[in-house]
Amino acid sequence: MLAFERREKILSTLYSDKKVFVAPLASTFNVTEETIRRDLEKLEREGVVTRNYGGATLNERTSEDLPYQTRNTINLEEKRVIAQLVPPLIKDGSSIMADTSSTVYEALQVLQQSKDHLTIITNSVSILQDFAFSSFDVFSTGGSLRKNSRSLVGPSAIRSVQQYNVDAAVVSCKGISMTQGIMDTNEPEADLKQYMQNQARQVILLVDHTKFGAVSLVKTFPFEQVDCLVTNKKPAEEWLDFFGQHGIDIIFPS
Amino acid sequence: MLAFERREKILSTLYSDKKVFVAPLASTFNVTEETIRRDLEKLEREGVVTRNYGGATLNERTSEDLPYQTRNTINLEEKRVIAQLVPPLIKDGSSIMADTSSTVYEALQVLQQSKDHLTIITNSVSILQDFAFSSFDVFSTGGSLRKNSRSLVGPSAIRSVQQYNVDAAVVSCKGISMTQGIMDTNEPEADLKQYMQNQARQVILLVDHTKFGAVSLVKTFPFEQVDCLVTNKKPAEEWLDFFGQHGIDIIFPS
DNA sequence: ATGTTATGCTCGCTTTTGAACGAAGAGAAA
DNA sequence: TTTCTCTTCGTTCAAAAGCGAGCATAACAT
Repeated sequence: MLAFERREKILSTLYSDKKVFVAPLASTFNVTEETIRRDLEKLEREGVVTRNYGGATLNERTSEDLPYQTRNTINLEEKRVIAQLVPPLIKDGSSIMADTSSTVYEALQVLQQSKDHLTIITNSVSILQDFAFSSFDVFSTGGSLRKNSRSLVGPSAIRSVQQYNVDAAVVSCKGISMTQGIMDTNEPEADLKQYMQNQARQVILLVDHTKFGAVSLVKTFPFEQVDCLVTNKKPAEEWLDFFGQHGIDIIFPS
Repeated sequence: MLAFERREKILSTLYSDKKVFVAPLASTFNVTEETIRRDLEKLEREGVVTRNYGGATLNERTSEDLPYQTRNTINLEEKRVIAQLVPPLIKDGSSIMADTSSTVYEALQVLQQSKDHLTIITNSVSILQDFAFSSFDVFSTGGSLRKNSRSLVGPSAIRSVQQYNVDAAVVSCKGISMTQGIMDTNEPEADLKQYMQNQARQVILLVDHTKFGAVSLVKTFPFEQVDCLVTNKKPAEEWLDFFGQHGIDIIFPS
């Protein structure tokens, strides 16, 4: 048995048991404990494990092996809380429009584990990239590639969106305000979002608590179009009243 | 046994066992360990394996690593030779259709360094991904995401391609034959390629020497449509005659 | 003929491993 | 808490295996 094989086996033990011990490893591989220690030392240098007295434990997922989107996401915890609330709203086999937001991305990651089959129509390059090997049917809107946000926008994307009628549009935004409505930072994406909303039987808006009352550049679509709003903590009473008046189902962790 | 045969056998061992060892390979092929090491070195340069002390392991596609296209490419050296020949064919400021092939991907990498501004229309997710921060204007065709090749295909992609008229289509294929024409392995991509060719003033075909005489499943478009063919080594005389008869400029390293 | 590629061979360097021994840590006993 | 004992660790040395660079040779292509 070669050194790298042994280290691979140690790693696979680590993945299943989360921890390993020097002495038993030494006897199973018929090498001295010194050798095992050196193996663990190497794995530690690579950042895979943390050594401790008598053995080593697996490092939980470092940010390196997470997908691009998740790596660069701020307020990731809040977004994951929201993502966990989405599956009950979506029926198996549904068709969904998804925008470029990281909250929607995380929601799709959760849906991937809880649904057998979904059809996703998106203008997000990250979703195309990371769900290429999923069980989803994925369609791209096409369009002009908008730098820095890796979204596809423009007239071509809009025409494309209009071809589809879907069960739900799952979208996010940059800010919501009772007087100004639902807002985004840039025109092309806000524009496209409006068309997405238009083609969907049900509109699900995902917004974390930092978006409440935040004002942003461009208005997208009015609250009347929203069927369901998912957020990460219970909003203030006036917001609950406001959503009630507009017939919006509001969902937050109990 | 020829060198490339040996490397192919090593590769097939790798695909079944995930790893190989220097010493046993040397004895089964009756060559020195030096030779095996050089084989593995070459495979490592191509991004197929990772070498370790005493052997090498197959690189698994974790799907999250960045240069997916490049890692997955075999004969990368040949493709890069071809890529180097492309810039003189493209004028600064041109618009280009690019397909999903790894040769075209490499050509775009080279163009990025030698041209100020280009407009790229593509059905490749990898290109969207990796050129999002380039100086190119990138447009996606949209369409249905084809798993495993990460290409966008289908009627929606075709409609989209027909919207554009470009200076050049830069495409590759799986095989060319004097009797069968230009061929590909799958229908959706072959189909789209035909429409790409149709919208371009100039059609540039990139093919490495392994494609000559190779027969594949689906015919794409006839040789009459090709304006320029770029390859990595001088083709046989009969091919040169053949290209001459069809008015195709042939380009290879001098 | 000339250049390129594949291969083998040699030599010095690096990696791996085991063995030995003192240092450091953990847990039980005082 | 302090001390004692046993285990575990780190360091060092030496031997063995693997490796890379350079050179020479043969086959092949141009």
